[in-house]
Amino acid sequence: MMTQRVTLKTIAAKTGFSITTVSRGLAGYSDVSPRTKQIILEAAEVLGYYPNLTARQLQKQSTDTVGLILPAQGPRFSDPYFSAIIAGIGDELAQHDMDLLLSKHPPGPKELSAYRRMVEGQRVDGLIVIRTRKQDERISYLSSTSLPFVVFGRSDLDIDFPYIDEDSEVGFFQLTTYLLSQGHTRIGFISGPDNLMFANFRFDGYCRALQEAGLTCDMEYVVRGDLTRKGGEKAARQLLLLAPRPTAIIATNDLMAVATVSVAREKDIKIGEDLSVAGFDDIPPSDYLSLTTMRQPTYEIGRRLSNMLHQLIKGNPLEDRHVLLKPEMIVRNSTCPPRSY
Amino acid sequence: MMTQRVTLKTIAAKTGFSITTVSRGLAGYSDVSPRTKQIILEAAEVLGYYPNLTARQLQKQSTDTVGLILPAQGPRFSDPYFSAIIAGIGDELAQHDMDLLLSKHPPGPKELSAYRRMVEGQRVDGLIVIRTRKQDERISYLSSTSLPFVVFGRSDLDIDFPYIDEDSEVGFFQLTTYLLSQGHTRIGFISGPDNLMFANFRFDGYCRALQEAGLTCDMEYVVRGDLTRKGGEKAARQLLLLAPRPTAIIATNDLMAVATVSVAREKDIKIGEDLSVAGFDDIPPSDYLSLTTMRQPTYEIGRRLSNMLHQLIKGNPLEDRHVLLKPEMIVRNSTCPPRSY
DNA sequence: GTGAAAGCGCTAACAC
DNA sequence: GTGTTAGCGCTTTCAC
Repeated sequence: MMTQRVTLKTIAAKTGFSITTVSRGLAGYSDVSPRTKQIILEAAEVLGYYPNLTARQLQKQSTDTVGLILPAQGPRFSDPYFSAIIAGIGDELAQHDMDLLLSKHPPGPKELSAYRRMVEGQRVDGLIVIRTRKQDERISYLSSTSLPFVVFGRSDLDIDFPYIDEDSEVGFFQLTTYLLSQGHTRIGFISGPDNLMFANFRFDGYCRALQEAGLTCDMEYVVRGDLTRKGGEKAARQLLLLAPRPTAIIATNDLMAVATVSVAREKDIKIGEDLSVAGFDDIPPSDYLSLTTMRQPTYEIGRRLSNMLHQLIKGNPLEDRHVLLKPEMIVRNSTCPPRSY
Repeated sequence: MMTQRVTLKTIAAKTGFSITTVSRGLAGYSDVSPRTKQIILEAAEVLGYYPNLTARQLQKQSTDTVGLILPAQGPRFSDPYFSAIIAGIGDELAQHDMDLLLSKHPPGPKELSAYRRMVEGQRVDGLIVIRTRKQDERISYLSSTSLPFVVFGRSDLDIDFPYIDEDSEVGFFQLTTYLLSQGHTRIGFISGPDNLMFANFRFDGYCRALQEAGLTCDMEYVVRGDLTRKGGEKAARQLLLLAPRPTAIIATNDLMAVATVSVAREKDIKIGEDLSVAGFDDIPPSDYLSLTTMRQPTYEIGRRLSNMLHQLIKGNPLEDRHVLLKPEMIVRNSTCPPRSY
């Protein structure tokens, strides 16, 4: 607090020019004489001037900042999903000299206030919404405002908004079909929270594959999980108690698939021999564990979301307002034909 | 853009009171008559007023925002470290109604501009610095400022600043001593980037344990890694080519230890039988792989850092300006006495 | 070319 | 109790 902050005023006082001229000189306007500009720039340099971004924001009515509210609970993020997407978003924003304003709130009323705070408090120029839910109130709220936003995931709301999504339904259809083709007929499924859009898509894909193969989706073989490792373990235990036991288990995400592997090991059930296991996401541990999965390029999606949002903020038209990506099937050693086959 | 923004002015116009009175009514000052206050609150409610936070920031000269610049490269964060710390910071800040302004810049000149931007652009009330380096310019820069900051990690600079750190030296001393006590004498070490403070501490702990056991730190058994999985694999391969082969390998972080496990498996070297492997961090995959490691409570450290920073910002004295935590050794199945023992 | 003046939306001394 | 005035630091008409 010793040294007074250096503002335009300071430079103006020192150089004898007006605040206006200083501002223009610094901004590089052409209507400032080269000499004046020179003097101003030097003074700014010497004094160590740096513009107050808040003041500029207030004046310009824009913040060069994008908001992201992580819908996560508890100490750990439920999976590497969040860090990958933050990395993608962060890298892309850096390219455009924009910042990321981040909050973390579990779904609920406080979450929506966090959105209101960012939007109505005019703290950001746009928002990124991730992990869509059924009847997602974040989307209905945001679409009621005029603030640009982009979404990772689709919605069941009758609202049009720009999004990128992975075609989870097709992904799990493909994966299930693959297992069926290997001869599996009892394929257990660990589902995700019912309110998450992607969890439903994934389940739908699984069901459709069974049906198209002439099988029915036996709900005994479908157990609820919560996307966490613990939840996955519980679900896996339950599935492995069934008689006849499933010969394959598909989990809504890799984290639960990984959990299934642990549980199976514990019970001395050999993965990729006695039991096939597959997931979705292709998180790093899946590679170590040689887990068959559907790859989702989360980092790239983060980049792309940022980019879309940046276009929207600049007022540019979007090339693709709705992007639906095809996940890639990664077959590893955790899947094989069933024992009896 | 249809509807004009609702500001204090709007409410003032509608209610007939002055902007000042409206401001005070909304702020709950006691010198506003109950009736007036009532009218103002109702009008604000009806109009859907929300204060412009930028304007408030400019006036109050504070932002209720904390900055964090992730020193990460590339698409993936090098490990779950970043997401855990963001989670911790985010949760704690939410408690104090503060936001997190996040950037991601690999170490380098652009990184420091990002700091300058936040500090001198007065975008934040304080900063959190993570993953300290030798002669860390971020710290010397920040300490030349009057802005509060807290650090995860210590420094070799002759500067006093508030920090939390894990005692990595003691951690690896303990871990190495444990392996020695099991009978290992050829313990390979995968080091981290030389400029990272914690990487050096970890190496020092390893060396000291060897020396106190009367052994010398044979640099042939020390291979440079870069904390990533790929780098870990390369280093592990190199170590496993040595003759005589190390009977145990310690990696500077779990990610590289996990990589070592992969490489060993590939070569049909049985972990926990033919080869002991241990790391540092206790990231989720370590648990799945039953990796012996030193646990570092990254999430809690994030919370604690936020909390310290919040105290500093409020001008409160810090209880502990320097916190040095003892990591906890987690012995799992990846370590055992050497074969020949 | 340069400066005066207004205004972004808010808060806070200071009158009355 | 309430309003007037000033000011946070910046940009931007609009005169001269």
